[in-house]
Amino acid sequence: MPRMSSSPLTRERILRVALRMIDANGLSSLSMRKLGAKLGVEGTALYHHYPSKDSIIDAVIAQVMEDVDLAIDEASWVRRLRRILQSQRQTMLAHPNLVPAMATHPFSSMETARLSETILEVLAGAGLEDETALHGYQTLRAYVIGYAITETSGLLAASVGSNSQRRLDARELASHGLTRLVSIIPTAAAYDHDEDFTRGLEAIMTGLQTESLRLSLRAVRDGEND
Amino acid sequence: MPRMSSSPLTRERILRVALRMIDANGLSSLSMRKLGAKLGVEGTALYHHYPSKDSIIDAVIAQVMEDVDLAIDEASWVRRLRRILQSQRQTMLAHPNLVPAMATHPFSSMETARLSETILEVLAGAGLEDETALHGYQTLRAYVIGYAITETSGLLAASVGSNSQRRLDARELASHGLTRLVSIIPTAAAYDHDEDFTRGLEAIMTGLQTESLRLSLRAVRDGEND
DNA sequence: ACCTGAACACCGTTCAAGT
DNA sequence: ACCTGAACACCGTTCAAGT
Repeated sequence: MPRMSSSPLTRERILRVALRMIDANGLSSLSMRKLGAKLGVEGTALYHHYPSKDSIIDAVIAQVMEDVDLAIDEASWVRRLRRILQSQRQTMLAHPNLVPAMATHPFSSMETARLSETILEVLAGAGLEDETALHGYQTLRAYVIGYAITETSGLLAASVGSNSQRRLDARELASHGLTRLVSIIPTAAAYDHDEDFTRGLEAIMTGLQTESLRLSLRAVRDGEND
Repeated sequence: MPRMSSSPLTRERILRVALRMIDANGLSSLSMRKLGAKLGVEGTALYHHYPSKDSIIDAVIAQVMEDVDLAIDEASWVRRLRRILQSQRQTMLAHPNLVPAMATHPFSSMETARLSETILEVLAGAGLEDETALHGYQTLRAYVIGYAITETSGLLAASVGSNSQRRLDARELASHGLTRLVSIIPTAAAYDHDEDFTRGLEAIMTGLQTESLRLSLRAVRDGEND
């Protein structure tokens, strides 16, 4: 008698179904027992393929991060970074329920590390010293991750809460005198996040370039005094 | 016979002990039963003061956010924003185990909303239109939250993992050819995050100012053509 | 080698009963 | 009004036993 409707249990199949569950009903809906059930197996059977639930989540994240396009050929480092980080953003937004976990499990796999490596490579290729490159990397990473988090946690849509969390509405805000917040709600509701994200990215990179120029200039001046 | 060692159960006392538990052993160590035990009471007694565990966490976050100093008087809006956001950063870092929850529970209380209101106020006071102000707000917020998340999740300290998560070490990175990451580890280990955060903030605000100037200039030019 | 069944030590939450 | 006790419907994880 063959197995019901399921192929044999493999790591790939486990990750695929786990991701589907997370995408559909949130990270908190993933339990070993339910994941096992969806795979036609007891929850405890999963421990023969992964040592823990956390390791499954890490593996799901690693698999998703493979979707980030790192092989981007652009003339300038600014354009290359912009496209890599846009790809990271799209990858994260494709799985909104996974975003908080992605933000807090930074170096749990080689896939996420490869993304960092590439960004550092681009910055180094632009001629930045170790410390400046690390600074730029950290600034950009904070922005991308922070943007994804605030967007998927529904920061802007203050009164259009689609998430499970209760959210403040315009009346409540107004009754506490938070008038700016109230008046900005329509603007926020009609917001193009893709464009805003890119604008912010440009602002940051402009700032980084300016800062880099200041450092170079200072170095040249100090050289003159020697 | 008086109660053992405990004053009567109040919302304040519940929040105080809950925060202590989170600070000491992480958010995941907080359970209704354990929190009740620390308060000298059954876990179920807490439901007479808060409707759910989530509402307790929201209330803890709201209480912590009150530590952010919003009453800052500075001449320029850039300086004012810098000090407000530095205060937000310090407040978040004072409770590292709460940072992910703070990042994902954005508008769960008036306290967090008041911070947003103040930032929008400063940006509006600087003469920015609604849309530009919202853009600046979103950019800055993403940076502050993203920075706090990556820092407390141990992004930079790739090989100095103090957290529970297993982290990639230099040998593993090197064996996968991630040489930039390996070579930057010493720089990252000796990093002054406070200074780096402020530098990134300056870079962003420089970028925002430049962007704002471009917009004004375009508006003036368009006006000439009328 | 891979999976099951039972067990252990937990969870959040509800609700009747006590005081 | 506030708390307890018991119960319900879950958890992650371990491990002997089956095949």
